[in-house]
Amino acid sequence: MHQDLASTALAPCLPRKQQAPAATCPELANYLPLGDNELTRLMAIARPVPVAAHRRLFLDGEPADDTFLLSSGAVRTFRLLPDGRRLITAFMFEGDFLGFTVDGRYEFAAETITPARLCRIPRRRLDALLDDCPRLRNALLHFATEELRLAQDHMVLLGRKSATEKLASFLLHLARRHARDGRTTEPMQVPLPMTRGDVADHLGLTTETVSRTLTQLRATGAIDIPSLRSVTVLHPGALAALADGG
Amino acid sequence: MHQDLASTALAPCLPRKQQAPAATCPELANYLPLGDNELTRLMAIARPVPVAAHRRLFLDGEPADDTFLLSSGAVRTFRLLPDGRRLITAFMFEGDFLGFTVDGRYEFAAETITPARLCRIPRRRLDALLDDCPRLRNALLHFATEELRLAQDHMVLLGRKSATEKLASFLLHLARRHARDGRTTEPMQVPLPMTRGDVADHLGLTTETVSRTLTQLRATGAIDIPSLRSVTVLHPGALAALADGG
DNA sequence: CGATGGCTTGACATTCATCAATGTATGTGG
DNA sequence: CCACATACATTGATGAATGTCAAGCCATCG
Repeated sequence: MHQDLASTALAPCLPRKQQAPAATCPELANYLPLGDNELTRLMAIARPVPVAAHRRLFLDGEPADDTFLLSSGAVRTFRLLPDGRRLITAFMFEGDFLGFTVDGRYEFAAETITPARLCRIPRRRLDALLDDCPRLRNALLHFATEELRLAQDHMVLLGRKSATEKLASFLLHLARRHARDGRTTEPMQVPLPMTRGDVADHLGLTTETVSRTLTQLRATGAIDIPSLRSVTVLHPGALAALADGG
Repeated sequence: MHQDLASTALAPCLPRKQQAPAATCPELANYLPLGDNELTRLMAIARPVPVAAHRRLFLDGEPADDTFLLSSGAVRTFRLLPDGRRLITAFMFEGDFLGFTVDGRYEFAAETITPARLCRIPRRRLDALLDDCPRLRNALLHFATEELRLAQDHMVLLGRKSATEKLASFLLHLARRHARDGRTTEPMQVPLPMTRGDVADHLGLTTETVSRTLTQLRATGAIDIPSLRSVTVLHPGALAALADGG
């Protein structure tokens, strides 16, 4: 079902020398607090990669040859158990770094959910650049730290929250993230690019429970569900109260 | 119940200038692959802190003024929900770094489980040292990365494993960790410094379920439980098979 | 030696998973 | 453009895993 990315979306990028002006990733500037010089050097090694929906970017355990900046679209990162059970460790959106590792192997698999644009940064070159670019190093360290913080939050969610609390927390998280990136509509309409099954595999539930719990949340008036792929947060306060059993 | 550390164990360290030869942390050398020069500089800012059992080291959200290296004993790191539910994000042992953060606030709370010895490293001085000590920076980055990898593993455990799988995974993890640090006995006897309640709060279960599941595991012959605070892994293969439903 | 906290075991309750049927959106080929 | 196929979503009925409540046991520590 899932084609390997290397043979499809990434392939067109490999023969870089043929196109006279190599494509660049100007959007890097939007996500990294860097000086002109550092940005120029980073852009020199980054290449834009458009990827279709539902394509695998990499698998966990593979050599981590590239780091990616996601500049549009949504990605899921996950781990599988031998029998196929899946846990989606995170959903990634515009501005997130993906696949940055220090020990040379990806720690999770990643697939696009929607069509996406990525900036692909070869690891060897990035490492070299990091050596004398403290601000970039710092920026990546901040991303890694944030990732760890989110992982801690999520462990609490997975280990100690009820289905309702899980959904409320998740929707709030999505809403905040969406507000952070883009525009804040009132009432806040939040896109849900992932399926109910994806949500279930992120929250440690089943599709059915996600569906039922969303229906219940709608019944409380905290949210509305105008379409399958979006949720309107009508009452953030109520949702926040539900999110940790307050 | 839990006294604040600052008023007790840490206090003797604060007036550093009074003791003629300031105490040092020679054990840092055991855990960090550093050159003599870097090690000397790190030891110059690190101070040993003995801490009794069941003392709080810090709370999540507090200013992260110190980073610690745990040189003996066991520590639990955790988060609390407003109503008191607890999730223990990790157990820390000899050689683990604790409280290293980039944004100035601790991301979780930490308490000793047993009496412990810590090397306390003031954050401001550590940051300064990191700026021109790439190997130390690299070592800390590796620790942070490892922490993230463990967090991913644990999310899979919390979200997708049964009680039996959780306990089997946990015991294997402890056994491997113990083998890595210290000596490997045959059959492998693994200390369990934490209570059943701690284990439950780490695995997203209740004390009762932990107790029952351990009894079941013993019945399978995979482990023995010679005392409340230790487990003997009789059949690592069987335990590994149980750990992910293989 | 008694008290306290931790552990185990049992009976029962509850949440959520499972199984099953139906409904709905999406995309494709005729 | 429509009809169909497919994947996804919802809803209901049922069951299993685990939580809750309760009692008693055991170990440790003053």
